[in-house]
Amino acid sequence: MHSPVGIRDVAEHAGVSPGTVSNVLNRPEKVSAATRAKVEAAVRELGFVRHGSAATLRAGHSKTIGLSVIDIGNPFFTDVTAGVEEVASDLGYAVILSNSAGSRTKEERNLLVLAEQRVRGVLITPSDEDPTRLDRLRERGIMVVLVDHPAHRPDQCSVAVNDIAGGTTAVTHLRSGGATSIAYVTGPLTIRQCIDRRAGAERALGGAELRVIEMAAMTPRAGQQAAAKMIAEGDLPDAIFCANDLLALGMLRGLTHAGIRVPDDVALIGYDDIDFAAASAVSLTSIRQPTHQLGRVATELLLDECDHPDTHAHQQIMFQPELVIRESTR
Amino acid sequence: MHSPVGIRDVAEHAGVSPGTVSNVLNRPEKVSAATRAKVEAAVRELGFVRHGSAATLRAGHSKTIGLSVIDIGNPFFTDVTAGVEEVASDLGYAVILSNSAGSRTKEERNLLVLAEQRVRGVLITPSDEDPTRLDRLRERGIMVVLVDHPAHRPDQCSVAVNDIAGGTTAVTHLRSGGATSIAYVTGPLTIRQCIDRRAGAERALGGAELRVIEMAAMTPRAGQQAAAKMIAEGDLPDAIFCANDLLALGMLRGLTHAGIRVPDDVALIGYDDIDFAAASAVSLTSIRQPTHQLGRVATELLLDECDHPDTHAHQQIMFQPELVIRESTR
DNA sequence: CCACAACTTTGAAACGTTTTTCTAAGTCGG
DNA sequence: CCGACTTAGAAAAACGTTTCAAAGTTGTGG
Repeated sequence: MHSPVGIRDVAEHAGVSPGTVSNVLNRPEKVSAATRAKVEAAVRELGFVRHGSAATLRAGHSKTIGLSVIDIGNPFFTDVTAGVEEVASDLGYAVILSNSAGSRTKEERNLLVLAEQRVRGVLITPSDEDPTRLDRLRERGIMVVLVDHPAHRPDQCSVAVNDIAGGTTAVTHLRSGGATSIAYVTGPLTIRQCIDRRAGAERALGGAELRVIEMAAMTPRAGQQAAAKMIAEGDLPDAIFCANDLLALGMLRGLTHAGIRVPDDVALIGYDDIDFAAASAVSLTSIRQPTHQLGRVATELLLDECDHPDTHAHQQIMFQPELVIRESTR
Repeated sequence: MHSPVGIRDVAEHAGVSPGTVSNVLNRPEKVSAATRAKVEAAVRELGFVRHGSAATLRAGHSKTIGLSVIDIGNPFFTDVTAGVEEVASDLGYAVILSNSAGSRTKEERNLLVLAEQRVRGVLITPSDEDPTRLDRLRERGIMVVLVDHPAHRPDQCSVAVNDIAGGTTAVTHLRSGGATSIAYVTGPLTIRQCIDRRAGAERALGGAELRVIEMAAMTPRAGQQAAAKMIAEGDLPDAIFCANDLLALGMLRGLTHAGIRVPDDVALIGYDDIDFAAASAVSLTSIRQPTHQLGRVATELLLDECDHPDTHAHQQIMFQPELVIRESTR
């Protein structure tokens, strides 16, 4: 049936002790070239595969990390995930993926599963500001790196993009195009990104009022609903700033469908610059973030913290977003 | 530092034996209501979290499954992944994600990691036809369900979509629009999906020649390159069938950029009907697949096989794709 | 030729659960 | 009130690794 070939079978087959096999597996430099070769041959012949759980149990730490994102369907997070997977897999770590889908309950449940699996560390885009869940993880010896969320404290790593600057850039761009009344279509204002982008937008407005339309989700569907709502209410702004490209794409479809022209009647700007922003009906002006990089750097920080806990220096990295101008604001 | 609170601490605190605590955790019905309450209280007070590796080691099987996809950046796989994560997380399973990125070497390495983690089962979209890797897994007692790939054998589960029918539908649609010369832009012809869609296309053509342009990747970038190549070579077909929407989107951009109008000069059809197909510059006709469903059903089959190995009946499920007509073929 | 250092290898004790066997304590019909 | 039956809980033996002290093996200089 299944293969009960353990480290002791290998040891026997190679004529050494189990301890030596373990050394070959984990500290090859500690063992002489001759025995190493013998053991490696035995491993190959017997098709031995180390039992990770046993190793984890004994060693006290595993070769897995957790990744908790808010919406796996959003290309932004997909790109981050791809970056994470790349470097984790390069360093021999497995990635356990969990999707909080914006629900705090689900996030909590997922973190429990991760804790049970004794992941070495967790990369998380927290769904709210409350740090107690993460502190609890840290108490358990699980490293935590915040992704797309700046750390407020110096004793933890984080990788983020300056969303306030991004919001300011977006609205400044809209104003420079002549817009005077500007609406901000956003996801839940419990999400830091949405809050910061609004703050940045308000800063760029310098006192003038920002009309805020808050949706429950940040999907194309929600964007389309927002469009319907604004049209129904009758007074359209000169320009719309959407908190992400998914909302913007939905908004674009909703507006176009109602015969409202972008950018002639309303200018539109999104956020994230996902691949598809450039390919949309009216190509979308957006705020680009170094997504892939975000995932890579976060993982590098986490694994550095895991593998070299003594030399590791916590870092709070903040990338700057970049304006990409396309048709939707011309 | 970290929390060494184990099952025996809980037992002591609750005044019972470790075995009883284990029973409360795993077979609550086997223990009297009173002791159960005591134990549960102790668990809560001590903040006990079960050590998954120890459980796995002793029990011989884990609460994790592996998911191996070909391109995590492709919305098709993202949707599948979301479906997988949903049902796995519902049933208390953790999902280990790995991305083969089309590389057989990487896929193999990832499967090894999954085997080491002693995942209960693996959901995989294989990057080629060779079944030996998967047989090796099965020998180890790891269940395998093929995703987006029909099983050739009755002793394994699979969930797929009829790609031959999809290819036929696509090309039939193009011909009914008046196209006579048709090109097929595809990813590597080692990938089953690409092969089958071509076969379907050829069937619809009934002997007429299908011009095949094979690219190394199935990304927007590759699509754009394909466009450049076709334009450089000078003779454009009446219609282009792309093996996925990513290619089609890139193709669309490449054509538009060169001043070629879609659908007036060339009709264009994609495959997958990702969310963004509807939002593109010229909205994209595509072949829709029940992606989310694919992930859900595959996971349900896998977990059924894991949790009820005796009553489980292997199934090879084949969904039918659906034509979605938009501007790019009008 | 010996003492000592440097390097290898061994053997046994963990790691924290689950599982199986067994004992003690109830329960019930005759 | 006694034996047969049921049930709750306890005790101890795994599971397959890693780790660490100790033993063994070489090699070197005096």
